Amino acid sequence: MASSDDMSGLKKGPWTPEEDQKLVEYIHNNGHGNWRALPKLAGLNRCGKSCRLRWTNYLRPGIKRGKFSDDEEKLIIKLHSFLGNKWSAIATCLPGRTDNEIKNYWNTHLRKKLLQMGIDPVTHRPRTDHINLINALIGNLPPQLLAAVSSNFINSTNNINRQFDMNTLTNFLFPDTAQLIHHIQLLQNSSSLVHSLISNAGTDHLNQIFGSQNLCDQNHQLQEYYNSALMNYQQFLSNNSSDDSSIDNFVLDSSDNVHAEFTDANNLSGKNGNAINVTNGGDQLMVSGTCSTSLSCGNAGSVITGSDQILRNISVDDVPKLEIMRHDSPECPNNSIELPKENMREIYLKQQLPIQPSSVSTSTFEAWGQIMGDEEANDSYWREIIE
DNA sequence: AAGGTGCCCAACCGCGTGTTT
DNA sequence: CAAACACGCGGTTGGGCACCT
Repeated sequence: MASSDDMSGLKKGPWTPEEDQKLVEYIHNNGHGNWRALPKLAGLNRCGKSCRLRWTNYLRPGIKRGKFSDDEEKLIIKLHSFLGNKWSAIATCLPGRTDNEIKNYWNTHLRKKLLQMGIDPVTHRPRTDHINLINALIGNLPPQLLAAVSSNFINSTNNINRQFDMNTLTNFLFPDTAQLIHHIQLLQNSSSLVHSLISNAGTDHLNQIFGSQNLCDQNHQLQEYYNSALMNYQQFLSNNSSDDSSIDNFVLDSSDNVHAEFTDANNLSGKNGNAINVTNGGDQLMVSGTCSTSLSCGNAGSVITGSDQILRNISVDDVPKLEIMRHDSPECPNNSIELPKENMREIYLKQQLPIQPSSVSTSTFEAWGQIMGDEEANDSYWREIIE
């Protein structure tokens, strides 16, 4: 729909030097007075609004043009943390700068700069969208993968039957190299905040995969991709469940319990008692199960018979090897079943994660003080300036 | 060299608020 | 008090430019 200016044949778009000169001369001689009446009096074929904007944003004396200084930049950021998008209010604290110029500078430079620093440009606090997504992703990682991202685990995988080195994991999760590169590109320029979070979980690979400044924008895409990657991984697990590992299936339920169903490698599937539950009970693991004969658990030789349960003390630093012995098949020498250590660690990792966003949240100016090294960054100092 | 893409920023638009009639 | 008008603000647009392929 045509605007009233179009309808009336008034000029729009960039100003010519001649128009500028007419406007400046008129205002110098007469002041602007009534903006609506000004164009006609000044001999301009523009609407009053356009004249006012041209004058206030470009032609009026004292306009400072060119690159913003570091001090101006810091001031804008800090004022914005108080005032939000009150550009005109912010502009009153920066002599010679217009609200429009500050707004443009914010949207094209400062906003991106804050995002790269891991600061939410709206709240001026450390971004939580990264954390929430990472929590969601890590919280839903399959036990083996979650365990594998722990450097402790990787350093101690020698005795584990089923090993998951990071290259293997990456290939399973991201079988299409091009896709992997694409996602790494999406996820590059990770903020230091994300790096620090990810480093808690382990490896550089994970940094590459999950450390992103663009996670906010790419959440949906990444989640979808992650879901498909998980399906690939689960497919892999199901295709490889017939190896000599005793554990056929692990399921993490909503209450953080690990349910393990197993048969052994010697086709004892005809026997009863091949299901156990390992429950996260604080500093203990509760091992329970139903067994028509008996199971022993760990070096203490505790025995599960019928429907029974035992508790076994464990600690983060000393992840035990949980060993389940079947006693009902003396004819079979390979009746020892070892619950993989990664599943034990997973329970602890699950306890330690997710990292709570509140743990990294500080006051606005505390955060800025840390980031910008500004000792004056406190509320009263800046409120004083604004007032 | 030409077309595509993304960025920057001057200018525009719509709306809310204050002032005048 | 209500309507009309004027102004200012913040969000958005689109033309120009630089860079890339």
